[in-house]
Amino acid sequence: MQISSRFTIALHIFSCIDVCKKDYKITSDFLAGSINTNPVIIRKILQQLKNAGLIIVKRGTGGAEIAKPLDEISFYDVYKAVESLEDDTLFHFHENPNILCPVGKNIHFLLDKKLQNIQKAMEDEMKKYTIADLSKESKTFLS
Amino acid sequence: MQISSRFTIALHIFSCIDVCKKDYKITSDFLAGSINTNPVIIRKILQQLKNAGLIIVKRGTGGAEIAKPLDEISFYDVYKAVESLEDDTLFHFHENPNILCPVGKNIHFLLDKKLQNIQKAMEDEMKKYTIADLSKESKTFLS
DNA sequence: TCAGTTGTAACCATAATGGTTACAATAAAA
DNA sequence: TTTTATTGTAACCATTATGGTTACAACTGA
Repeated sequence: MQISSRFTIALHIFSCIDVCKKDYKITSDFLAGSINTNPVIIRKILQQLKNAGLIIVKRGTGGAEIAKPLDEISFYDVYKAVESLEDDTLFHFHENPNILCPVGKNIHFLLDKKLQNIQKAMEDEMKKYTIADLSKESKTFLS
Repeated sequence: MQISSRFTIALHIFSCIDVCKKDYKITSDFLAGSINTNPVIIRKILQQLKNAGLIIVKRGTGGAEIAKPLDEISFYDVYKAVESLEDDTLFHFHENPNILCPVGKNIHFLLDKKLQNIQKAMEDEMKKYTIADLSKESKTFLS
């Protein structure tokens, strides 16, 4: 199963706010226009980013802004905010291996550390990239 | 979204065959007993592993065996066999960013390489572990 | 022929995703 | 104060994936 598009949408949102904030008020409608989806989808993701302390959303008057310095928001932070995993584990382990079988009894012992390492490798790579990188590259590309 | 339990079930299957093949005929019923699920689930996964050239399944007479030396079957091979991803991409990119928006036009350019690196970090870690590792560790644990 | 097994179709329930409509709550501007 | 724009959220919906189950034809060796 793929990681949901909420992640790339969230990164798109940050990029949009960063690039467009001088010229436009960043509403869910505005973002939905750039991302090409429904404003309610955007609002739900904005809520997740707000709950993670990454975004400030103003009710009534409207408009979203980024809550922290761009280099303090990593892809990992965004991923964690929008993609909630059962027990924080990337791998869904089959529920009840038969403990009467020597393999079933020990399969968790055999696999858990390795699965953790695999998940950690992915998350560590995610921590290498920040919204500041997107901002910088976006600017060099647009100039 | 988590990676499906087919992956840990498949690893469990390899371990089971390796440990139990001297004492038992490895049928889908036998495996289902150790994994604690339905034999049809096992047969479907065995088909995926067979299609990937990792397992030999005998029809009629029954029984599964491992098709290659254990150190030539990595976690990555198993993952690829049972977890099919759209376009082989771990991340589901939102479909149609608005190319009239400068951000929407460039978001793929900004993200694709980074997303690839993240996916690659996970897959490279998966390549570090083989069924042979499970076999070795299983034996030291059982002795 | 018989018994045991695989391969596969046809279902089912549940959950997640992405989308949509609707509307109350809010806050600023007129 | 009223109006306007916007958010927050509930309530749906269609589609898909997962994990499970029953059923049965096809196969193979005894």
